[in-house]
Amino acid sequence: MRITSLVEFAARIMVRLAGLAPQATLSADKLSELENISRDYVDQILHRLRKGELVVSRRGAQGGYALARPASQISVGAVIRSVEGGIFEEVCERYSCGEQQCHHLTACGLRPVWERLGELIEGYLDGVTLDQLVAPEVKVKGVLASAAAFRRMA
Amino acid sequence: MRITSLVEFAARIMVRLAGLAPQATLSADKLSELENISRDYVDQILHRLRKGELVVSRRGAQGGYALARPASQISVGAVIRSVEGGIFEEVCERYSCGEQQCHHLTACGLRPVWERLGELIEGYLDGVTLDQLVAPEVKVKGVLASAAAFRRMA
DNA sequence: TTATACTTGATTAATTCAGTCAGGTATGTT
DNA sequence: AACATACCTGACTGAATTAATCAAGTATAA
Repeated sequence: MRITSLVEFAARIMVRLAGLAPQATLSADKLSELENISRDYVDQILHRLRKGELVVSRRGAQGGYALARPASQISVGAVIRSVEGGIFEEVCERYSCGEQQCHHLTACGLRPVWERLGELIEGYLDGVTLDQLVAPEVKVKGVLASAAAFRRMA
Repeated sequence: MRITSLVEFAARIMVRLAGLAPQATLSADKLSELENISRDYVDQILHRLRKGELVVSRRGAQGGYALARPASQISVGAVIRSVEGGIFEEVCERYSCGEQQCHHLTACGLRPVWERLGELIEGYLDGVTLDQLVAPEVKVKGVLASAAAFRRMA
């Protein structure tokens, strides 16, 4: 299990945008430079974020991107869904045994384990919002430790 | 994020073995048939599980496999580590920015999020043991709901 | 001795991921 | 109006990972 580059880069970009002053925007070029990601890849990621309605753009010279909503209303989970289409894939759909019924139903009790794991992952990521992340690492640890999202899981 | 076939199949095989009577074994051929996995693939998975010291084998005619320890002492997390070498990959190793220091340290607070996510996933999977899974799905849900491993996370 | 079963590493086919490329469209500025 | 800047879009490709298969072997109970 791992975080893909799409997710990692999208998250970095969103945190950058979350750190902007009100009304300010950041151009794709500038984001590319700041995060050391190729301009083309930044474009692709921004495009997905825009389709997911997480960012808005202003065109033309001096244009750029900004968050579509306050950072406190955008979760890391939402960012991942936006760029990947989902967070944790259902196991039963992928490895059905050709039988009509999910193999897990009759053979063993694995399904609840994967289901609960998915809930745990999505629940956590949906509880972490961008405003909690606009700070150096040391501070963020403190914020996360006291955040409601964290307490719900711990 | 998803469960690979290696993990899914290894877990199914381990649950089968966990359901055996004491002293009983199950041959690779039988496992292949029961779980509808090719004999060659079953062999490869069993080989990994054996190297991870999660199963023991008895050779020769009438030979077969059995758990190396009581099912209550083998977690799903251990099974995954055995076949995949790990559970959740460190993000910072993968997407370092060419700089010496992890990009997350200075630029943003993403690292604690991925770190905590990893802990959550591994903590949960290490808490679910095979003996909790030897039952039809309906019963397992009840077991998991009352299990210590589950309560720790919920 | 012989069938059965486990052991091992190499190989390959399929899928997914990561990133690039090419060309287009819109809009602010001068 | 011209132009530079910036966003929009989808197709494409090479690399990496995953999912299995293949091909020989070795050990052991009957």
